[in-house]
Amino acid sequence: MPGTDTTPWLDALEMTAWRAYVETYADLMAALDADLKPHGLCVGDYQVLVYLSECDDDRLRMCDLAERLQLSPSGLTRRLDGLVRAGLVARQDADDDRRVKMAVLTDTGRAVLERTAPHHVASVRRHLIDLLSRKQLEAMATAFSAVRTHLDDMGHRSPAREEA
Amino acid sequence: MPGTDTTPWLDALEMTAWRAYVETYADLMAALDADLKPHGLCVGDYQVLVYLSECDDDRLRMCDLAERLQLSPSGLTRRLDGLVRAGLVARQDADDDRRVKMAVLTDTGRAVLERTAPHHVASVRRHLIDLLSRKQLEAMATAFSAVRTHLDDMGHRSPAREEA
DNA sequence: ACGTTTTCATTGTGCCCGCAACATTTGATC
DNA sequence: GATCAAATGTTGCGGGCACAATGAAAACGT
Repeated sequence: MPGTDTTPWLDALEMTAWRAYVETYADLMAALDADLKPHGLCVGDYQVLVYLSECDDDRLRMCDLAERLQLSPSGLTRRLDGLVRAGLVARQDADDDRRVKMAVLTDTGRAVLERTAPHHVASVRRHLIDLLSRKQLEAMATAFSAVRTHLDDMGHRSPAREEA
Repeated sequence: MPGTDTTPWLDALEMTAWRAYVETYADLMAALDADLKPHGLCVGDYQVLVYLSECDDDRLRMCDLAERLQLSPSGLTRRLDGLVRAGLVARQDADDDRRVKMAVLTDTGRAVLERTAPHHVASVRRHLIDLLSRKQLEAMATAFSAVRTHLDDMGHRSPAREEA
């Protein structure tokens, strides 16, 4: 075994933190999903609408959107299928590059998002944010940012998108 | 809208913490999965082995195991199928209740787990634990424990298993 | 101008998971 | 003891996702 000379086991605190983190995620997402269902959306759909709405012109290239959603190209295609069927998102051909398809937020999509957002934010607050102290939020922010940076550096995922 | 009188938006810190948390999870699991693949396991498989090995007699009722894994009954059935085919887990009939099937860790399964565990722990350290300060670990532990308690109380998931 | 390589999106295939339906067994009630 | 309700595990079905292969179009080199 190369490099694994000493592999210190997780102590009590480390184990507690790790387990609580892992075992909580699925339930938390399930809770958010449940709160979102009555509005006809799931968390994945909501995220699509959010990322689109954050763009200047409410549109994004498929590949860029896929990267932000941490989704494979095929995954995004299928996910958009549903949203397009529902009329919340439309596919458009790009002006300059005919390979590219743009995902565009429709008026209906924007309306649905604006109507749904407050409830979703309330949901996130209720199930997570409002349960945490300011210190804990700071710790989470810096901690997961560090993890994100580490994973990006490893090349495990998005190769640090730069638009030079 | 009942109850949603004031829905304060997420401020900068809250938003950063929330996004970093959500956007990191998938990548982190992907990294752990990648480190586990060479050993012929995925994170889900590993967790099954861990939970079984933590029992006194290396066996667990299907329904109990499903609850700990946060998996539906059918999901557990399918997941065990793979492990049984690989010879790491065996199905047994329970002695007292003929409805119940037990998932039992085989000798091979225990051997594989003991051989794999150090690498997995090292992986978790490398991608998460060792990137965090002691303070951050404490914050994570208490934070996610609080979330877990909240979700359990909501009845959104496991109804606070008590064995009275 | 032509061909090669790269990029982008879609489709086919397979895996994993949950929900609903089902069969089996158990326990409760009369 | 017979019957009905609850619990347990499996199977059919559909949905979501990734990987590989495909087709289309652009970028690049000669």
